[in-house]
Amino acid sequence: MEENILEILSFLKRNVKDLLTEDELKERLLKKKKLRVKLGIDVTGPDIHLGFAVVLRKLKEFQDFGHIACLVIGDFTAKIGDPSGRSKVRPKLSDKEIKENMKRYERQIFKILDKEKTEFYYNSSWHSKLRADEIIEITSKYTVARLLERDDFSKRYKNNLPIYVHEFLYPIFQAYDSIAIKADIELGGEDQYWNLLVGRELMKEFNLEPQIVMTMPLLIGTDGKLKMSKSYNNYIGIEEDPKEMFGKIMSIPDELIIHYFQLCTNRKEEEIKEFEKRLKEGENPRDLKAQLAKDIVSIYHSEKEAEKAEEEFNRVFKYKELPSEIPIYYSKEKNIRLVDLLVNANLLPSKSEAKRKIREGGVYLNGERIFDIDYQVIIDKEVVIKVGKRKFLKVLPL
RNA sequence: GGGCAGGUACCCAAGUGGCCAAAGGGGGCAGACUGUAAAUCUGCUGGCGUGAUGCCUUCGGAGGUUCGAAUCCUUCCCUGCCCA
Repeated sequence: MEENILEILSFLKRNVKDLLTEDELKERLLKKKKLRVKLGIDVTGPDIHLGFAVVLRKLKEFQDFGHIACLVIGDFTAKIGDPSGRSKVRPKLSDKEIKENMKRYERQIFKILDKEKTEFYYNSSWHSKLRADEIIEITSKYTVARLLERDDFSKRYKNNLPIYVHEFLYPIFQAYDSIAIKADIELGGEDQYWNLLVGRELMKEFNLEPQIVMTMPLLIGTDGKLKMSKSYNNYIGIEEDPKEMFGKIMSIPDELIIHYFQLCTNRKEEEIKEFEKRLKEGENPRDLKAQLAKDIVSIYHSEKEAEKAEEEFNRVFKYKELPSEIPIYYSKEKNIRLVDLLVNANLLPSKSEAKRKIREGGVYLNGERIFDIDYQVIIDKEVVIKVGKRKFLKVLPL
Protein backbone atom coordinates (compact mmCIF):
# COMPACT_ATOMS: atom_id res chain seq x y z
CA MET A 1 0.00 0.00 0.00
CA GLU A 2 2.63 2.48 1.07
CA GLU A 3 4.71 1.64 -1.93
CA ASN A 4 1.80 2.21 -4.21
CA ILE A 5 1.21 5.61 -2.66
CA LEU A 6 4.82 6.54 -3.15
CA GLU A 7 4.49 5.72 -6.80
CA ILE A 8 1.38 7.81 -7.11
CA LEU A 9 3.05 10.62 -5.25
CA SER A 10 6.04 10.69 -7.50
CA PHE A 11 3.76 10.65 -10.52
CA LEU A 12 1.73 13.56 -9.21
CA LYS A 13 4.88 15.46 -8.44
CA ARG A 14 5.97 15.46 -12.04
CA ASN A 15 6.27 18.95 -13.54
CA VAL A 16 5.11 20.55 -10.32
CA LYS A 17 6.55 23.93 -9.39
CA ASP A 18 5.62 24.23 -5.71
CA LEU A 19 4.23 21.64 -3.39
CA LEU A 20 3.36 22.60 0.12
CA THR A 21 3.94 20.18 1.59
CA GLU A 22 4.91 16.90 0.11
CA ASP A 23 4.65 15.18 3.47
CA GLU A 24 1.12 16.38 3.95
CA LEU A 25 0.14 15.16 0.52
CA LYS A 26 1.62 11.76 1.22
CA GLU A 27 -0.12 11.59 4.53
CA ARG A 28 -3.44 12.56 3.09
CA LEU A 29 -3.12 10.16 0.21
CA LEU A 30 -2.61 7.42 2.77
CA LYS A 31 -5.47 8.52 4.95
CA LYS A 32 -8.22 9.37 2.49
CA LYS A 33 -9.52 7.60 -0.51
CA LYS A 34 -10.91 10.63 -2.22
CA LEU A 35 -9.25 14.00 -2.00
CA ARG A 36 -11.14 17.14 -2.85
CA VAL A 37 -8.94 18.95 -5.32
CA LYS A 38 -9.88 22.54 -5.81
CA LEU A 39 -9.31 24.62 -8.89
CA GLY A 40 -10.57 28.14 -9.40
CA ILE A 41 -12.16 28.98 -12.72
CA ASP A 42 -12.30 32.45 -14.14
CA VAL A 43 -15.40 32.84 -16.26
CA THR A 44 -14.60 36.20 -17.76
CA GLY A 45 -12.76 34.80 -20.73
CA PRO A 46 -14.61 31.88 -22.24
CA ASP A 47 -11.71 30.05 -23.81
CA ILE A 48 -9.22 27.65 -22.34
CA HIS A 49 -5.68 27.79 -23.66
CA LEU A 50 -2.73 25.46 -23.40
CA GLY A 51 -1.44 27.33 -20.36
CA PHE A 52 -4.49 26.71 -18.26
CA ALA A 53 -4.65 23.22 -19.69
CA VAL A 54 -1.39 22.47 -17.88
CA VAL A 55 -3.22 22.79 -14.59
CA LEU A 56 -6.31 21.00 -15.84
CA ARG A 57 -4.18 18.11 -17.01
CA LYS A 58 -2.66 17.84 -13.57
CA LEU A 59 -6.14 17.83 -12.11
CA LYS A 60 -7.03 15.02 -14.47
CA GLU A 61 -4.17 13.01 -13.05
CA PHE A 62 -5.71 13.35 -9.63
CA GLN A 63 -9.00 12.17 -11.06
CA ASP A 64 -7.30 9.19 -12.60
CA PHE A 65 -6.26 8.16 -9.13
CA GLY A 66 -9.85 8.44 -7.97
CA HIS A 67 -9.94 11.92 -6.52
CA ILE A 68 -12.58 14.59 -7.00
CA ALA A 69 -12.10 17.74 -8.99
CA CYS A 70 -13.84 20.64 -7.27
CA LEU A 71 -14.14 23.48 -9.70
CA VAL A 72 -14.96 26.78 -8.11
CA ILE A 73 -16.43 29.21 -10.58
CA GLY A 74 -15.60 32.76 -9.68
CA ASP A 75 -18.92 34.17 -10.71
CA PHE A 76 -19.11 36.39 -7.65
CA THR A 77 -16.34 38.73 -8.64
CA ALA A 78 -17.37 38.45 -12.26
CA LYS A 79 -20.80 39.74 -11.34
CA ILE A 80 -19.50 42.63 -9.32
CA GLY A 81 -16.93 43.51 -11.90
CA ASP A 82 -14.14 45.78 -10.93
CA PRO A 83 -15.60 48.96 -9.49
CA SER A 84 -12.34 50.82 -9.81
CA GLY A 85 -12.74 50.52 -13.55
CA ARG A 86 -9.02 50.11 -13.93
CA SER A 87 -8.89 46.53 -14.88
CA LYS A 88 -9.95 45.43 -18.30
CA VAL A 89 -9.74 41.80 -17.36
CA ARG A 90 -12.64 42.06 -15.01
CA PRO A 91 -15.65 43.14 -16.95
CA LYS A 92 -18.97 42.93 -15.24
CA LEU A 93 -20.89 39.93 -16.42
CA SER A 94 -24.56 39.16 -16.15
CA ASP A 95 -25.90 35.82 -14.97
CA LYS A 96 -26.77 35.03 -18.53
CA GLU A 97 -23.30 35.74 -19.84
CA ILE A 98 -21.76 33.68 -17.09
CA LYS A 99 -24.04 30.82 -17.94
CA GLU A 100 -23.16 31.03 -21.59
CA ASN A 101 -19.47 31.24 -20.86
CA MET A 102 -19.79 28.25 -18.59
CA LYS A 103 -21.41 26.22 -21.32
CA ARG A 104 -18.47 26.83 -23.58
CA TYR A 105 -16.15 26.27 -20.70
CA GLU A 106 -17.65 22.94 -19.74
CA ARG A 107 -17.36 21.65 -23.25
CA GLN A 108 -13.67 22.54 -23.21
CA ILE A 109 -13.00 21.41 -19.68
CA PHE A 110 -14.35 17.98 -20.42
CA LYS A 111 -11.97 17.61 -23.27
CA ILE A 112 -9.52 17.15 -20.44
CA LEU A 113 -11.36 16.28 -17.25
CA ASP A 114 -13.49 13.32 -16.34
CA LYS A 115 -17.08 14.45 -15.97
CA GLU A 116 -17.95 11.72 -13.49
CA LYS A 117 -15.41 12.95 -10.99
CA THR A 118 -16.04 16.66 -11.32
CA GLU A 119 -18.08 18.90 -9.06
CA PHE A 120 -18.99 22.49 -9.86
CA TYR A 121 -19.41 25.25 -7.30
CA TYR A 122 -20.41 28.84 -7.91
CA ASN A 123 -18.78 31.00 -5.31
CA SER A 124 -21.56 33.56 -5.43
CA SER A 125 -23.71 30.95 -3.71
CA TRP A 126 -21.89 31.61 -0.48
CA HIS A 127 -20.26 35.00 -1.04
CA SER A 128 -23.46 36.80 -1.89
CA LYS A 129 -24.96 35.58 1.36
CA LEU A 130 -22.21 36.85 3.61
CA ARG A 131 -23.28 39.59 5.98
CA ALA A 132 -21.13 42.51 7.02
CA ASP A 133 -20.42 41.01 10.42
CA GLU A 134 -19.31 37.78 8.82
CA ILE A 135 -17.08 39.60 6.39
CA ILE A 136 -15.51 41.47 9.25
CA GLU A 137 -14.98 38.24 11.10
CA ILE A 138 -13.24 36.67 8.14
CA THR A 139 -11.13 39.68 7.32
CA SER A 140 -10.12 40.09 10.93
CA LYS A 141 -8.13 36.90 10.58
CA TYR A 142 -5.71 38.32 8.09
CA THR A 143 -3.39 41.29 8.27
CA VAL A 144 -2.58 44.06 5.86
CA ALA A 145 1.09 43.29 6.19
CA ARG A 146 0.47 39.79 4.94
CA LEU A 147 -1.60 41.03 2.05
CA LEU A 148 1.16 43.43 1.16
CA GLU A 149 3.51 40.50 0.84
CA ARG A 150 2.06 39.83 -2.53
CA ASP A 151 4.50 40.91 -5.18
CA ASP A 152 2.02 42.82 -7.21
CA PHE A 153 0.76 44.74 -4.19
CA SER A 154 4.13 45.53 -2.73
CA LYS A 155 5.36 46.78 -6.07
CA ARG A 156 2.41 49.04 -6.51
CA TYR A 157 2.70 50.23 -2.95
CA LYS A 158 6.32 51.14 -3.48
CA ASN A 159 5.58 52.87 -6.75
CA ASN A 160 2.75 54.95 -5.39
CA LEU A 161 0.20 53.21 -7.53
CA PRO A 162 -3.32 52.65 -6.35
CA ILE A 163 -4.34 49.50 -4.54
CA TYR A 164 -8.06 49.30 -4.04
CA VAL A 165 -9.69 47.83 -1.01
CA HIS A 166 -11.65 45.29 -2.98
CA GLU A 167 -8.42 44.09 -4.55
CA PHE A 168 -7.25 43.43 -1.05
CA LEU A 169 -10.44 41.59 -0.32
CA TYR A 170 -10.44 39.35 -3.35
CA PRO A 171 -7.66 37.05 -2.18
CA ILE A 172 -9.41 36.63 1.13
CA PHE A 173 -12.68 35.79 -0.55
CA GLN A 174 -10.94 33.39 -2.84
CA ALA A 175 -9.36 31.82 0.18
CA TYR A 176 -12.75 31.52 1.78
CA ASP A 177 -13.79 29.34 -1.17
CA SER A 178 -11.43 26.69 0.10
CA ILE A 179 -13.21 26.75 3.43
CA ALA A 180 -16.62 26.62 1.81
CA ILE A 181 -15.82 23.52 -0.18
CA LYS A 182 -13.43 21.96 2.34
CA ALA A 183 -10.60 21.56 -0.09
CA ASP A 184 -7.86 19.06 0.60
CA ILE A 185 -5.59 20.50 -1.98
CA GLU A 186 -5.70 23.42 -4.32
CA LEU A 187 -4.10 23.56 -7.73
CA GLY A 188 -3.12 26.61 -9.66
CA GLY A 189 -0.55 28.25 -11.86
CA GLU A 190 2.73 29.31 -10.40
CA ASP A 191 1.45 32.88 -10.26
CA GLN A 192 -1.37 31.75 -7.98
CA TYR A 193 0.99 30.49 -5.33
CA TRP A 194 0.43 33.40 -3.02
CA ASN A 195 -3.34 33.30 -3.42
CA LEU A 196 -3.41 29.61 -2.64
CA LEU A 197 -1.33 30.21 0.44
CA VAL A 198 -3.89 32.67 1.75
CA GLY A 199 -6.43 29.89 1.48
CA ARG A 200 -4.19 27.59 3.43
CA GLU A 201 -3.59 30.16 6.16
CA LEU A 202 -7.20 31.12 6.44
CA MET A 203 -8.25 27.50 6.80
CA LYS A 204 -5.92 27.20 9.77
CA GLU A 205 -7.60 30.20 11.32
CA PHE A 206 -10.92 28.46 10.96
CA ASN A 207 -9.51 25.33 12.55
CA LEU A 208 -9.76 23.30 9.41
CA GLU A 209 -7.14 21.01 8.06
CA PRO A 210 -5.17 23.41 5.84
CA GLN A 211 -5.22 22.71 2.16
CA ILE A 212 -2.16 21.46 0.40
CA VAL A 213 -0.90 23.86 -2.20
CA MET A 214 0.30 22.65 -5.55
CA THR A 215 1.30 24.93 -8.39
CA MET A 216 2.24 24.23 -11.95
CA PRO A 217 4.83 26.12 -13.95
CA LEU A 218 3.46 28.82 -16.17
CA LEU A 219 3.50 27.97 -19.81
CA ILE A 220 5.33 30.56 -21.86
CA GLY A 221 3.22 31.96 -24.65
CA THR A 222 3.88 31.92 -28.37
CA ASP A 223 5.91 35.11 -28.05
CA GLY A 224 8.49 33.21 -26.07
CA LYS A 225 8.62 35.75 -23.29
CA LEU A 226 5.47 36.15 -21.27
CA LYS A 227 3.19 33.63 -19.66
CA MET A 228 0.50 32.40 -21.95
CA SER A 229 -2.50 34.57 -21.46
CA LYS A 230 -5.42 35.94 -23.34
CA SER A 231 -4.49 39.47 -22.50
CA TYR A 232 -1.05 39.14 -24.05
CA ASN A 233 -2.55 37.59 -27.11
CA ASN A 234 0.11 34.90 -27.11
CA TYR A 235 -2.11 31.93 -26.50
CA ILE A 236 -3.19 28.80 -28.25
CA GLY A 237 -6.76 27.86 -27.46
CA ILE A 238 -7.49 24.19 -26.99
CA GLU A 239 -10.54 24.47 -29.22
CA GLU A 240 -8.73 26.14 -32.05
CA ASP A 241 -8.91 24.74 -35.49
CA PRO A 242 -6.27 22.00 -35.99
CA LYS A 243 -4.50 23.91 -38.75
CA GLU A 244 -4.46 27.07 -36.74
CA MET A 245 -3.16 25.19 -33.73
CA PHE A 246 -0.49 23.44 -35.71
CA GLY A 247 0.66 26.70 -37.24
CA LYS A 248 0.81 28.51 -33.96
CA ILE A 249 2.89 25.77 -32.41
CA MET A 250 5.27 25.88 -35.35
CA SER A 251 5.80 29.56 -34.69
CA ILE A 252 6.96 29.23 -31.10
CA PRO A 253 10.65 29.93 -30.49
CA ASP A 254 12.87 26.86 -30.61
CA GLU A 255 13.86 27.25 -26.97
CA LEU A 256 10.31 26.44 -26.01
CA ILE A 257 10.12 23.05 -27.68
CA ILE A 258 11.15 21.04 -24.64
CA HIS A 259 9.12 23.24 -22.32
CA TYR A 260 6.03 22.49 -24.39
CA PHE A 261 6.77 18.78 -24.64
CA GLN A 262 6.94 18.67 -20.88
CA LEU A 263 3.85 20.65 -20.09
CA CYS A 264 1.53 20.06 -23.01
CA THR A 265 2.04 16.50 -24.17
CA ASN A 266 1.90 13.02 -22.72
CA ARG A 267 5.47 12.21 -23.61
CA LYS A 268 7.42 10.32 -20.99
CA GLU A 269 10.41 11.92 -19.39
CA GLU A 270 12.83 9.56 -21.13
CA GLU A 271 11.41 10.48 -24.51
CA ILE A 272 11.75 14.15 -23.77
CA LYS A 273 15.34 13.60 -22.67
CA GLU A 274 15.91 11.90 -25.99
CA PHE A 275 14.46 14.87 -27.86
CA GLU A 276 16.69 17.17 -25.90
CA LYS A 277 19.67 15.10 -26.87
CA ARG A 278 18.71 15.13 -30.51
CA LEU A 279 18.40 18.89 -30.45
CA LYS A 280 21.79 19.21 -28.87
CA GLU A 281 23.26 16.98 -31.53
CA GLY A 282 22.12 19.39 -34.16
CA GLU A 283 18.89 17.97 -35.44
CA ASN A 284 16.79 20.61 -37.14
CA PRO A 285 14.48 21.91 -34.41
CA ARG A 286 11.82 22.38 -37.04
CA ASP A 287 11.24 18.65 -37.26
CA LEU A 288 10.87 18.18 -33.53
CA LYS A 289 8.59 21.14 -33.44
CA ALA A 290 6.43 19.47 -36.05
CA GLN A 291 6.32 16.39 -33.86
CA LEU A 292 5.31 18.58 -30.94
CA ALA A 293 2.60 20.22 -32.98
CA LYS A 294 1.28 16.83 -34.04
CA ASP A 295 1.30 15.61 -30.43
CA ILE A 296 -0.70 18.55 -29.22
CA VAL A 297 -3.19 18.62 -32.06
CA SER A 298 -3.73 14.90 -31.50
CA ILE A 299 -4.62 15.49 -27.89
CA TYR A 300 -7.29 18.08 -28.58
CA HIS A 301 -8.49 16.82 -31.94
CA SER A 302 -7.24 13.54 -33.31
CA GLU A 303 -4.22 11.95 -34.84
CA LYS A 304 -5.87 12.08 -38.20
CA GLU A 305 -6.56 15.78 -37.89
CA ALA A 306 -2.99 16.30 -36.82
CA GLU A 307 -1.70 14.55 -39.93
CA LYS A 308 -3.94 16.67 -42.07
CA ALA A 309 -2.83 19.83 -40.33
CA GLU A 310 0.77 18.97 -40.98
CA GLU A 311 0.16 18.27 -44.65
CA GLU A 312 -1.65 21.53 -44.97
CA PHE A 313 1.10 23.37 -43.18
CA ASN A 314 3.72 21.93 -45.47
CA ARG A 315 1.68 22.72 -48.53
CA VAL A 316 1.29 26.37 -47.64
CA PHE A 317 4.54 27.23 -45.94
CA LYS A 318 7.03 24.71 -47.19
CA TYR A 319 5.93 24.35 -50.80
CA LYS A 320 4.30 27.79 -50.94
CA GLU A 321 1.17 26.44 -52.49
CA LEU A 322 -2.34 27.61 -51.86
CA PRO A 323 -4.17 26.17 -48.87
CA SER A 324 -6.62 23.43 -49.73
CA GLU A 325 -9.47 25.40 -48.31
CA ILE A 326 -9.74 29.13 -48.73
CA PRO A 327 -12.59 31.19 -47.36
CA ILE A 328 -14.77 32.60 -50.09
CA TYR A 329 -16.05 36.12 -50.40
CA TYR A 330 -18.69 37.06 -52.91
CA SER A 331 -18.29 40.56 -54.21
CA LYS A 332 -21.25 42.59 -55.38
CA GLU A 333 -19.02 44.83 -57.41
CA LYS A 334 -17.35 43.48 -60.50
CA ASN A 335 -14.88 46.31 -60.70
CA ILE A 336 -13.53 47.51 -57.39
CA ARG A 337 -10.48 49.18 -55.93
CA LEU A 338 -8.25 46.64 -54.29
CA VAL A 339 -8.17 48.78 -51.16
CA ASP A 340 -11.94 48.75 -50.85
CA LEU A 341 -12.10 45.07 -51.52
CA LEU A 342 -9.63 44.33 -48.74
CA VAL A 343 -11.74 46.29 -46.29
CA ASN A 344 -15.12 45.04 -47.50
CA ALA A 345 -13.96 41.46 -47.25
CA ASN A 346 -12.76 42.10 -43.70
CA LEU A 347 -9.19 41.19 -44.48
CA LEU A 348 -8.00 44.50 -43.12
CA PRO A 349 -9.62 46.98 -40.75
CA SER A 350 -9.30 50.22 -42.70
CA LYS A 351 -8.37 51.61 -46.06
CA SER A 352 -5.34 53.32 -44.58
CA GLU A 353 -4.18 49.98 -43.28
CA ALA A 354 -4.85 48.40 -46.66
CA LYS A 355 -2.77 51.03 -48.42
CA ARG A 356 0.01 50.52 -45.98
CA LYS A 357 0.07 46.79 -46.56
CA ILE A 358 0.07 47.32 -50.33
CA ARG A 359 2.94 49.77 -50.15
CA GLU A 360 4.82 47.34 -47.96
CA GLY A 361 4.47 44.61 -50.50
CA GLY A 362 2.27 42.45 -48.36
CA VAL A 363 -0.62 42.03 -50.76
CA TYR A 364 -0.81 39.48 -53.55
CA LEU A 365 -3.42 39.10 -56.23
CA ASN A 366 -3.43 35.71 -57.91
CA GLY A 367 0.10 35.20 -56.71
CA GLU A 368 1.32 38.51 -58.01
CA ARG A 369 2.44 41.29 -55.76
CA ILE A 370 0.52 44.51 -56.14
CA PHE A 371 2.18 47.79 -55.24
CA ASP A 372 -0.31 50.20 -56.74
CA ILE A 373 -2.70 51.50 -54.11
CA ASP A 374 -5.17 52.50 -56.80
CA TYR A 375 -5.23 49.08 -58.35
CA GLN A 376 -8.63 48.13 -59.72
CA VAL A 377 -9.68 44.54 -59.45
CA ILE A 378 -11.89 43.04 -62.09
CA ILE A 379 -13.92 40.24 -60.64
CA ASP A 380 -15.34 38.30 -63.52
CA LYS A 381 -13.88 35.04 -62.38
CA GLU A 382 -12.23 33.69 -59.27
CA VAL A 383 -9.55 35.93 -57.76
CA VAL A 384 -7.25 34.82 -54.95
CA ILE A 385 -5.95 37.42 -52.55
CA LYS A 386 -3.17 36.92 -50.08
CA VAL A 387 -2.36 39.38 -47.33
CA GLY A 388 0.73 38.89 -45.24
CA LYS A 389 1.91 35.37 -44.71
CA ARG A 390 -1.26 33.61 -43.88
CA LYS A 391 -4.39 35.44 -44.87
CA PHE A 392 -5.98 33.99 -47.97
CA LEU A 393 -9.28 34.84 -49.58
CA LYS A 394 -11.02 33.64 -52.68
CA VAL A 395 -13.17 36.31 -54.27
CA LEU A 396 -15.98 35.38 -56.63
CA PRO A 397 -18.52 37.50 -58.45
CA LEU A 398 -21.91 37.42 -56.83
C1' G B 1 -11.04 69.10 4.89
C1' G B 2 -5.97 71.50 3.42
C1' G B 3 -1.21 71.40 0.56
C1' C B 4 1.74 69.33 -3.35
C1' A B 5 2.51 66.29 -7.75
C1' G B 6 0.10 63.96 -11.73
C1' G B 7 -3.91 62.10 -15.79
C1' U B 8 -0.83 62.21 -23.38
C1' A B 9 -2.01 57.15 -28.72
C1' C B 10 -2.07 49.46 -27.31
C1' C B 11 1.73 50.20 -22.93
C1' C B 12 5.75 53.30 -20.83
C1' A B 13 6.99 58.21 -21.72
C1' A B 14 8.54 63.39 -24.02
C1' G B 15 6.03 67.66 -25.27
C1' U B 16 4.02 73.73 -21.69
C1' G B 17 0.39 78.73 -27.54
C1' G B 18 1.31 77.69 -34.18
C1' C B 19 6.74 73.80 -37.36
C1' C B 20 1.92 68.39 -33.01
C1' A B 21 -1.53 63.07 -35.66
C1' A B 22 2.01 64.59 -31.29
C1' A B 23 9.72 62.90 -29.89
C1' G B 24 11.79 58.29 -27.86
C1' G B 25 11.24 53.23 -26.22
C1' G B 26 8.34 48.77 -25.88
C1' G B 27 4.72 46.00 -28.28
C1' G B 28 2.34 45.00 -32.91
C1' C B 29 2.17 44.62 -38.34
C1' A B 30 4.58 44.18 -43.27
C1' G B 31 9.04 43.25 -46.10
C1' A B 32 14.35 40.96 -46.69
C1' C B 33 16.95 36.62 -44.74
C1' U B 34 14.92 31.69 -42.92
C1' G B 35 12.57 26.55 -40.78
C1' U B 36 5.48 30.82 -40.24
C1' A B 37 12.13 29.72 -34.94
C1' A B 38 15.64 33.14 -32.92
C1' A B 39 18.94 37.11 -34.15
C1' U B 40 19.59 40.98 -37.66
C1' C B 41 18.23 44.79 -41.24
C1' U B 42 14.24 48.04 -43.60
C1' G B 43 9.52 50.27 -43.49
C1' C B 44 4.83 51.15 -41.19
C1' U B 45 1.96 51.81 -36.76
C1' G B 46 -5.75 57.32 -35.78
C1' G B 47 -9.38 57.75 -39.98
C1' C B 48 -10.73 59.59 -44.97
C1' G B 49 -8.44 61.24 -49.43
C1' U B 50 -4.34 63.02 -53.29
C1' G B 51 0.95 62.85 -57.87
C1' A B 52 1.10 66.34 -53.42
C1' U B 53 2.72 70.26 -47.97
C1' G B 54 -5.43 68.44 -47.86
C1' C B 55 -9.50 67.36 -44.51
C1' C B 56 -11.72 65.03 -39.98
C1' U B 57 -11.25 62.90 -34.94
C1' U B 58 -7.63 62.33 -30.70
C1' C B 59 -3.71 64.45 -25.47
C1' G B 60 -9.06 62.77 -18.18
C1' G B 61 -14.59 65.37 -18.90
C1' A B 62 -17.23 69.98 -19.82
C1' G B 63 -16.92 75.02 -20.82
C1' G B 64 -13.88 79.52 -22.00
C1' U B 65 -9.62 82.88 -23.83
C1' U B 66 -7.21 83.18 -28.71
C1' C B 67 -6.73 84.12 -35.72
C1' G B 68 -4.78 79.39 -33.51
C1' A B 69 -4.61 75.05 -27.47
C1' A B 70 -2.15 68.68 -25.61
C1' U B 71 -0.05 73.41 -24.13
C1' C B 72 -3.36 79.42 -21.03
C1' C B 73 -8.06 80.19 -17.76
C1' U B 74 -12.57 78.17 -15.14
C1' U B 75 -14.90 74.02 -13.39
C1' C B 76 -15.69 68.95 -12.65
C1' C B 77 -13.85 63.82 -12.33
C1' C B 78 -9.77 60.50 -11.22
C1' U B 79 -4.72 58.89 -9.02
C1' G B 80 -0.39 59.26 -5.72
C1' C B 81 2.15 61.65 -1.61
C1' C B 82 2.12 64.78 2.76
C1' C B 83 -0.72 67.33 6.67
C1' A B 84 -5.38 67.18 9.53
